[in-house]
Amino acid sequence: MSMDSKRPANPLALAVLGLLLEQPMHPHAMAATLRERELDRAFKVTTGSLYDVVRSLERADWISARETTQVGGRPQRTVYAHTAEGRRQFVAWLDELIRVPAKEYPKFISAISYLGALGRQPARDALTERAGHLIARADQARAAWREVVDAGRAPRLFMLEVEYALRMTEAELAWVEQIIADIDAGVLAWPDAA
Amino acid sequence: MSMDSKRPANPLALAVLGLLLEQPMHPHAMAATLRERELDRAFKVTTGSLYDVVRSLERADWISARETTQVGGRPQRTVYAHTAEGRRQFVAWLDELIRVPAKEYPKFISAISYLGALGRQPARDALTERAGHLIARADQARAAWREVVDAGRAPRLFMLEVEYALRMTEAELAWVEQIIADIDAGVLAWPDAA
DNA sequence: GGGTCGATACTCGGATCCGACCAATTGGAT
DNA sequence: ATCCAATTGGTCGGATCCGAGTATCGACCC
Repeated sequence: MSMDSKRPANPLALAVLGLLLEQPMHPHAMAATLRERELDRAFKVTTGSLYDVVRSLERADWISARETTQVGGRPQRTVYAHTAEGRRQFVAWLDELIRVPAKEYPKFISAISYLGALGRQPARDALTERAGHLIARADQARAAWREVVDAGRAPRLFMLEVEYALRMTEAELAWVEQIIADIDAGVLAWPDAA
Repeated sequence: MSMDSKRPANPLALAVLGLLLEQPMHPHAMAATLRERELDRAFKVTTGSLYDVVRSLERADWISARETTQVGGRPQRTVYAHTAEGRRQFVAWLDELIRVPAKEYPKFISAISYLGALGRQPARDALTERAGHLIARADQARAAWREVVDAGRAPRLFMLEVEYALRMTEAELAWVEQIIADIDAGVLAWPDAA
């Protein structure tokens, strides 16, 4: 009975399950809701993928189509709801995502791996520009935080992802600035006369 | 002449270009080399994807097939080399990857977004286990660093990606531990009687 | 009363991804 | 000699991803 079809690759499926736990919804409404709550900062919500993900969740019986209404001559909308299995899987998935850190491949890491190929000065320039972007990003996160949590518009629990992203941005910034400093101090040896 | 075909989506293509800049190579050798240098920590190197990526780079004329030898009755191997355009694009890509931080969607962020759905105690448990994994991961990174840099087997420049990953892991660990502490201190309000 | 703009709602096809499989060869143990 | 395991080198097909397109409706505007 456990219907243990494989977990969807796309985390967007997690968001879909989360939304349907609150109430039945049709795909377009999911996208709209995610964007309203600014959860599109945490999930890459693309129309095409959304419909694929919903279809695949239905195949797995984690969600099921409820009704398909039509307003005027517009495309009909199909409303989905979670199933009991879907609710179980949502919690299990969430739990595992938190428990065990996934191996990730951020693009910056791949770039760093070849930093030497860029030459000392160009590398310094590029890193400096990055630092600027990171500062801006951190400022935005702090502002968003203040507007929501400090202003009491929502409890901190619902801004944890912003908090986490902020800490990570700060850490990256610190590292980038350290590398720039080391380049300047001549502490970071570069190959040949690059 | 600039042949400005779109940049491959897969960062593995960057690694391929980087390798071919050193010397011509056939795909299997690329995979082997990347693994020897432990660059498979930075790039997700999957056989299937590798051959796709190589084909797509060839279509774009960033690399070109050199010769296709055959030893005995084994599958013939096709050796590729970079083109002038490939070299240009490699540097430009690298530069941009460093200059402008990409929007990324780590799985942990999506999980955090629904942490509230997990209940206070289960969340605490899961986070605690994660902290353990992160500590182990950080220890490994530190050990790898020592074995290579401190032992003088390679200059620091070639271990920057390990250094960066370590700093990020440490930052994540600090945050996770903070959240656990806040849960324990009752500072992090949870919805209803969860 | 035609025009454009922005929601609403979804489809489609081409590109990409990648695990699983195939097939020959070498290198030791048995 | 023989057989198994590992290495070499690569193909294939099914799943997934997602940008671009389609088509309707309501509002507002001169």
